[in-house]
Order: sequence, then structure tokens, then C-alpha cells
Amino acid sequence: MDFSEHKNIFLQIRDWMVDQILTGKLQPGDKIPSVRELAADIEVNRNTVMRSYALLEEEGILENKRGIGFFVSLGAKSTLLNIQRKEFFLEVLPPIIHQIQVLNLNSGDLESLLTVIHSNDNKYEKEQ
Amino acid sequence: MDFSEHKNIFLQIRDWMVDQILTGKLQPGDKIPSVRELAADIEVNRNTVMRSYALLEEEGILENKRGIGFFVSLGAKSTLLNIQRKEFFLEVLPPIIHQIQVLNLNSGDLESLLTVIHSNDNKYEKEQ
DNA sequence: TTTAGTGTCATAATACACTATGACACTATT
DNA sequence: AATAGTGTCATAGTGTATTATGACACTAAA
Repeated sequence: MDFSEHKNIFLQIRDWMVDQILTGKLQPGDKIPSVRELAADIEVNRNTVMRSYALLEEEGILENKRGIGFFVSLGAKSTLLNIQRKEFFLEVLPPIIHQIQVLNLNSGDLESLLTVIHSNDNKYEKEQ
Repeated sequence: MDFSEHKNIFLQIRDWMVDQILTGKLQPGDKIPSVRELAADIEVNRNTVMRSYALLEEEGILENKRGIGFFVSLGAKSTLLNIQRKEFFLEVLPPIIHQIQVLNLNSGDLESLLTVIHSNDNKYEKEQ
């Protein structure tokens, strides 16, 4: 994991974990790397990882078994879809739309974006 | 101007100034608010505004006349289009596309986005 | 019971964004 | 010449993210 200059590390760790779950690389019920292990892996302090995990636990994404470790909660996927969709529509999309207007980007410029959107139109299971 | 939690203030000021220029609210050649004036307006320290202005000057967006103030440079608009478009395609768009895939958002969900894109298809002056 | 692995808490140190403030050089105006 | 408005620089203080490290309670397995 490589960190961005301008966003807090503990939030980037949280986002990375969220992505792992939403893409299915981590399944509900799975044990996730221990605080110390992940910290060593990504060369970050234990306390920083702990802060990310605590945040995810507060959000209902992770569960904690004392002395054992953190696990992906059973409802994590649907909870995350709600949280992330809400954030996307409220926080992410509006400035993006504004940027597209201001930079005057058209269908040709955003071909890759349109392709992805239309491929989602053809998926059967909208929710799981 | 209201500031986001998780991004440096001096960068948000820079982004706001960029937006003012790209939307035409500030024109090339215009004098922009003095360091002290803007700082007072948005209730931020002089040094923070100074840092934003210095960054914009370094990027070729602003020019400085000693003892007088900062002005929007003549080439600011095309310079900004280059900078912001490059950043959009390299830094902004890829994670957005990834989010749309992961959250399985389709044309219906992103109607407002598609509307803007297609309205840009019908504009005559692609560059100015 | 011992050992190793978990999370958790506390403390101190470092880095940096931001603030607060004063001082100075330059420019335009009076 | 005096004044007010510009940017600029320096200094010190504050808040907070991050690091570094040690200690402790809990759990599982040897």
C-alpha cells in the first residue's frame, strides 16, 4: 500500500480495508491481519492501524474477539454498500460533476467511465 | 468558504482560486484579494493564504507585482486546463471508476452525471 | 502452567499544518 | 515627506497525526 500525501494514513488504511471487503477479497467472517502484523507489513505504527480498526469497528464493519483478533462482521457488505453509496452521492459525485463541467469533458474524454457505467446496466443481481 | 476536515487548508484555498478562474469569476489580468484581505475574509492566518498564493505563483497561475499585489496571469486559463485535466485523468478518474464498479452503480444511479457529460458533447467551442 | 499471539492502554517524542505577531521593503497616493 | 496598502520574512506557540515503546489482560495451544 502506498500512501497519498494529503490524506491521513489511518483513513487510507480504512479505505483500503473497505475496498478489500467490497471486492470480495475479504469475506464476512474472515479474520483480518492482526494489528501488529498489518503494521509491520505496511510499515506503519501499531497505533495507527489500531485507529483504523477502531473506526471500522465503530462503523459496524469489523468485530473484535478479545485475545483473538478482528473479523469482518457478517453484515459488513450491505452496511458498507449503504455507507459508501451515501458518501459517493453526497460527497464524491457533486465535485466530480462540477469538475467535468468546468473542464468541459465530453463523452470522448470519458469513454472509459461510460463503458463501466453501461456494463453495470447489464448485471442481473443488483443487490446481493 | 467552508473547509473540509481531511485536506490541508492551503490546498483548499488553492483549489477554490483555481475554480474561480476556470469558471470565469476571475479573469486573466484581474487583481485578486490581498493576502491580508482574503485571510480576514475566510478567517485564516495570513501565512496560510500566503502559502496558497505562493503555490499558485509557482504553478504559473498567479503573478506578483511587488508592493501592489497578486494578479491572475494571462495564460492562467489554458495553463489551468492542462494542469487540472491531467490531474483529473491521472488521479481523480481512476478511483472514481473503481468506486462505480465496486458499488455497482448504473445509468439510473448516475443520471445527473450522464446529463452533464452529454451536454458537453453539444458545445461548439471546445477550447477558448 | 508456560508460551506466543491477540487487542489495549499509557507515555513520550517527532513532524508538520496552522496560528499569532512583529518587523521590513516596496508602491501608490496624498 | 507621510501614510496606507501591498508582499515577505522570522519567530514562537498550538494542535494533531504519527511514531516508538513498554506494559497488561485475554485466548489458544503446547
